[in-house]
Amino acid sequence: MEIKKDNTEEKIIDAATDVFVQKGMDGARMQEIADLAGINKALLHYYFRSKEKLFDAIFSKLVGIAFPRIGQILQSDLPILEKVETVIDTYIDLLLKYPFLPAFIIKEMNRNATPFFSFIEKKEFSIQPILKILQEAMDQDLIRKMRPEHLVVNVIGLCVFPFAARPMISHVAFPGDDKALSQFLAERKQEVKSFVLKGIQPE
Amino acid sequence: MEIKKDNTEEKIIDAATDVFVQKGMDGARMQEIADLAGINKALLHYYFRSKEKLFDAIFSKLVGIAFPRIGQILQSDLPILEKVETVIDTYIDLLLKYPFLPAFIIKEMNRNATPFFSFIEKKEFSIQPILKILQEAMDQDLIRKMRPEHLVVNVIGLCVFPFAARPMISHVAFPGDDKALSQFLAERKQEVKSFVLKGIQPE
DNA sequence: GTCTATATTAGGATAGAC
DNA sequence: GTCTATCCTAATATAGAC
Repeated sequence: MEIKKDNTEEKIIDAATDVFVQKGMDGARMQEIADLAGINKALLHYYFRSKEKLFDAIFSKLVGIAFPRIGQILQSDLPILEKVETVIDTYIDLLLKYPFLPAFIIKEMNRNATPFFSFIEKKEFSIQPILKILQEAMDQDLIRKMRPEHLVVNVIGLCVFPFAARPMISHVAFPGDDKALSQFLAERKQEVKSFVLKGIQPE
Repeated sequence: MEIKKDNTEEKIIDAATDVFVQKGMDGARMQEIADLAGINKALLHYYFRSKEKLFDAIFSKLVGIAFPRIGQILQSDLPILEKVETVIDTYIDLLLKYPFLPAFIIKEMNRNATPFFSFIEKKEFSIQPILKILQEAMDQDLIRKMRPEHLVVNVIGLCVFPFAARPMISHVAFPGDDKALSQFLAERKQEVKSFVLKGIQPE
């Protein structure tokens, strides 16, 4: 029974999160994490036996953030169009808070998909209920008939892509103007909602 | 004046492309590239002085593929909606041919944006003509009025995202069924066109 | 729990023979 | 141009004192 929560572990986790998110598993250095945490390498290995174990801890934490329980919004009793809008608002708010998450997740899932999959399985994350809700809305002609998987991919892609490709967008469209870029990303909430609502309007 | 084109360099480039695309700069190993090319490490350094120089060669080649001269399509005399459709068809065809390109480009531009930027500048790639054409179509009420940057991001995101997030889509929606996944990605051409055309329909 | 010092291996790069 | 052998540094990991 511990009264005083040791916070060295927290410092490590914070530092490791920063470094892994920015550099990825392959590019990250234990030395850099130790420096950022204000400790030395040996202590890192005392808390987490290896770089891989440390990475796994950070990774599963971040996947947990990146895949929130969207199902809860979808299972509310809002009309379908409002559900869609709420999902977009909620998810882009999340991305504005963690703008580096998309590039990190894309990088790591393409490097080594196994831990990613095992996490998804552990969380019992399933796309079936989402597809079912969309299909029902299509059957009732509330939204345009299409393969529901495409709609899911469209919505996530519209939300996520600008964050993943942020350096390119920054350089091509807003060179040297960080404020304009932030503004643009914030506008995505409204923009994606309009675009999707038009895109799913029944014929 | 060389009559017989030496093909060791080609073998190196092919091998390096494979390895870099799959593992990224940080994860790639010179040994693995040498093995795949059927030579040894020393010869790699004979042709390209360093890993970084080899990577730069591969990277700029791949960026060249990933950013084709879309401007030519946009400057044709097709009606605007057909231009948009042609861009989507052309780009998704490209992605079907190089499905690993999106994850690679996203990874590397988030790791070290400098070479990416310098390439873009060298190619005099500019988004301005694209924005102008879209803006004119909006002024003429041929497409819905919106910030043209958002439209560009929407279209690219809809095309690119499913390829970048391919491992996730594969696992969540088509586990163990590579054929269904390929089919799904091929369907994107039609799907993105329908979705975008609806999304840009004037009010 | 935290440190210094060190072991160990991996990986990029070079020397030099052929 | 291509190889074998080797160098050298960087990076993960451990030993052991405090």
